[in-house]
Amino acid sequence: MPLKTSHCNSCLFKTICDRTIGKEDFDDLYRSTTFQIFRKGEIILRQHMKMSNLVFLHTGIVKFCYNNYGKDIILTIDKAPTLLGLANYLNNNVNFFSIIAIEDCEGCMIDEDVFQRILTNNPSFALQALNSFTNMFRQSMQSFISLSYNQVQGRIANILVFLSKHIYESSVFRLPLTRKEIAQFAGCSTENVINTLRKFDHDGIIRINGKEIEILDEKGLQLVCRMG
Amino acid sequence: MPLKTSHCNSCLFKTICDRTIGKEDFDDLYRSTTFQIFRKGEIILRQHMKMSNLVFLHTGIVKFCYNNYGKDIILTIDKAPTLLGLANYLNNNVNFFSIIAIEDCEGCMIDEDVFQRILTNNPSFALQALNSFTNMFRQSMQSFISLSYNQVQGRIANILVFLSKHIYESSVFRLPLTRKEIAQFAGCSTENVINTLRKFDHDGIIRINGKEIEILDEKGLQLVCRMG
DNA sequence: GCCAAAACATGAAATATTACATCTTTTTCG
DNA sequence: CGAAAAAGATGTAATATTTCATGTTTTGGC
Repeated sequence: MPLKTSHCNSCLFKTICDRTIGKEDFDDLYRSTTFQIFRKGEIILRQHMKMSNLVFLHTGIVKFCYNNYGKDIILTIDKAPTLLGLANYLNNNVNFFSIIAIEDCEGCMIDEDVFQRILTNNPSFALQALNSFTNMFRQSMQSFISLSYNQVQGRIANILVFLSKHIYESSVFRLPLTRKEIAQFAGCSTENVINTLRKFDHDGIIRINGKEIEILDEKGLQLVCRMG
Repeated sequence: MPLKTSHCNSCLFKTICDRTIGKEDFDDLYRSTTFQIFRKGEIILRQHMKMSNLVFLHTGIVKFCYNNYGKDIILTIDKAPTLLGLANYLNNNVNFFSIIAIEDCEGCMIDEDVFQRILTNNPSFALQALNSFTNMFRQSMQSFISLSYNQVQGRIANILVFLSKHIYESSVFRLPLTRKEIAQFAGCSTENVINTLRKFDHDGIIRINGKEIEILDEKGLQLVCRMG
């Protein structure tokens, strides 16, 4: 609870809201939120569960998981700051998928009723929420296309580019996923991930050392995305 | 133009609108629309083009196409009655993908500005539009998962189930797609589609004669969707 | 009705991918 | 710290998929 106070003064969510909703509405929203820490591996939203919360993620990285007849699939990765649960909210609060912390995260639980009230009273806030949803949709679309119509090499190359550009914004980063999780993301076997990553290393496109990854030849990697 | 008048009295779009927007708003919308016939193969919305129209489709079946570095991909199939262009509208009017008639279609072009005005003035209409968008998102998600994490057999089985359930609502129908188009939908080679369909026929799951398809063993087909 | 183009069909060879078996390294936890 | 579990690595055999070559059938103008 003391954390909440210290955070909220500089809270990005507040900053965003300030531009689109009034002080009164924000205070309403504010009173309904509770600060929460999620440890690595913890489930923030669980697939098929009915939720009455959205979560504004302040720090951390999460994975969107879908369990398909017992098989786990990773749909996408997202990082703070971001609003989680919008797609679920639009789906009668029944969660499409699970959202799981892949590193320690901090977030604020937002009451769904309050959120709904503000949404219907503030066209510009609604529009912004819609925009955020559209962006997620477009991102999903891109993954979708990469995953469905490329070979494994192209899919893994796409995942590396995605992590580099959208999550870490750097050509050097520490893989947040295990090889098995990359396989669940790329829709292939774990061995295939290992072999493909090693091939990229041998070809001089990336340098890999355990979980440390450096993209050496971005143009080459982009080419694999398209052709692979 | 005479067609417009005769249609509009019993227009489904009007019926939907009547429940959520007032007569004045609808008349506004009505004055801005133009009736249009699209022949088989015609492009209704073109990828990357900036559009200032939405299209309410009265009759016909369309495919959502995405051109990825010169390769054509089918994202999904939709049929009348439906509102086309919502995702594009939310994307600053830049079309995500092309929408192409796969049989003769009739539709009404809706002016984007008028649509926008009504959207911002009518929370319930906006909510309904949002809902429609969410449904499309969910549908895409399902395709996405099927395509990415199943083998070819499962993907083709999924497409057959999709056409049977959502497009024709019957276990007997005439394939609206060529084998090549099914391949573009399933993300595999044309030959693979042909062989897989024939295998399903030999296994007694479907009966196929050119473009005529009958699903004989729905449970079996569903099993292939999950396992294949 | 005829011709050309497209669609459909088929089999074989080349390639991609998975599954399995086994081993090494790293991480986790009492 | 040390044992157990998980993750990572590697090679091979089995399977799935594509590509190519070729032939047949259907479709769409003129």
